[in-house]
Amino acid sequence: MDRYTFIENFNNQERPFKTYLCFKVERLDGDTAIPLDEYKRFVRSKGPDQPQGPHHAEFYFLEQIRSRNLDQNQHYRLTCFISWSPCYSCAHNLTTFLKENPHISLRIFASRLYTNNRFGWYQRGLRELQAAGAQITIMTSQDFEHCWETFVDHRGSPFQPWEGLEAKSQELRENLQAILRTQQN
DNA sequence: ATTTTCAAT
Repeated sequence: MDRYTFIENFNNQERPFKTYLCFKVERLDGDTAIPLDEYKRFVRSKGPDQPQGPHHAEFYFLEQIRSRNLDQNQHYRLTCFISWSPCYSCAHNLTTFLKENPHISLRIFASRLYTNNRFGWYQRGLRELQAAGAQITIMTSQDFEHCWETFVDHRGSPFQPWEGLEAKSQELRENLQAILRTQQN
């Protein structure tokens, strides 16, 4: 991913009409996580005017992972850095995927909380995803930096935090915590 | 909430 795309899409104070999802895969061997760098990649959402669209970014992520046919006799950890947190439908699809693949665990680091629905079901989707074993958190400056170092063609330039990154991250973190600790009914 | 949130003008 080029530097401009990262900054435009992961800035937690912007609200772009698209979503980028960077993911990496590790094989877990006891307490050791072995990176499988050949699986490292990023996907983005596509509109109806684009081939294979329209789908949210998570659709292409699951498509990529499924095509890998990860060995069911091994244990893997998927790590996602996503610019918008999953909508209800995507959260549900990820939940189903985790239930069908007990040898795979998932961590999601979201830059922003996606709350654009009328009924507030996005909250339920995130809770169900967490209940299925996924770890869901808001990206901190360390996470942005890690994503920059890992997925961005930074050409040697260090990650430059934008104004207000920490405050926004903190605010979103509190929002997410309130969502995830709410009792499901 | 009255919001330009994985668009559509």
